[in-house]
Amino acid sequence: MKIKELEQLLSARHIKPTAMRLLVLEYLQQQNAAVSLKEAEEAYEKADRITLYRTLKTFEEKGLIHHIDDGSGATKYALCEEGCQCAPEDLHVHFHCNSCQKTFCMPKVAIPAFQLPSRFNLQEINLMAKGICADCF
Amino acid sequence: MKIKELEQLLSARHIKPTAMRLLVLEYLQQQNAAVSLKEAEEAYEKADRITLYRTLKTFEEKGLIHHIDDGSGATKYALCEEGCQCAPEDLHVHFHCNSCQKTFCMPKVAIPAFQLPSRFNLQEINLMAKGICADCF
DNA sequence: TTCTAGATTGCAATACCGTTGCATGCCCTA
DNA sequence: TAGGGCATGCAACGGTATTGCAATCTAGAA
Repeated sequence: MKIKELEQLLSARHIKPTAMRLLVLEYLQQQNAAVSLKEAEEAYEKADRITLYRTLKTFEEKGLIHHIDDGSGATKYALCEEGCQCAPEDLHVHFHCNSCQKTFCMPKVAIPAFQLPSRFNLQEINLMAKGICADCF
Repeated sequence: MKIKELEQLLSARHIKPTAMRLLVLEYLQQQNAAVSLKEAEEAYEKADRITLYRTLKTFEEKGLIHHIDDGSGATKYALCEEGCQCAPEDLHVHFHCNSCQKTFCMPKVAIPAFQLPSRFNLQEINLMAKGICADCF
């Protein structure tokens, strides 16, 4: 993707497009699985761990990416769909492969509705499915 | 609950009933919310943190309790229902209160079915709902 | 009862992840 | 060009999970 397009993606979320951020955004777009801070760090050895951490944090605050807690111990991050506001109705299932340890967004698998007892006020939902992914099957 | 009953619960899961384990089991039964290692530690100051950790780990391996990753950073534990094998069909929703930070099992709220793409093999499911619990509402 | 093997417990130490403070550097604007 | 604000990089810290090893306990055999 051209730099201009990347810059537009950042600007659309009100994120100032710095060199670092463009690199990280490009990297995230190239992934088909969610990435941990450590993975991103290893992909760009030049980059500082903390700066990467803060870059991801900024991206998340601005709604460009969302984090996934897959139980592996390390938080992972993946790009949001265009127009996603991370509201409950935008949420999708995440799948963690117990074989290759990768974590995937399944944007087409919506989280099915369920009924909580009354007086339980729902704000967020997170559905982690685990098993063996298509590549490892 | 009488000690004999506690011992039977442990024996039924092939766990040798030691004094420590009986205490921890009794403690777990008294909770209405899932407990973290830290909370258990504070409840029994005499007990060693690592022993508690390993006790919980043993309980989990034997299917007496299950752990819940509620995103708070600390793993929490709660008793399994009687006869639970922690298979996908045994699974229930967990609710984390963003106000009091407690995490509850909702054994009556089953996780609704959803369709993964073919060749994705499902082994575990974890559905975390977050919001405001009935007590804090 | 005594002995022994194996399991359990307790202490110490470690690894890892997330997070914050502070100083420096860059960019944009007035 | 000078100044303010944001971004970056380095160092340090805190918390949780985890392992190694030695001491202790338990259960079963002799």
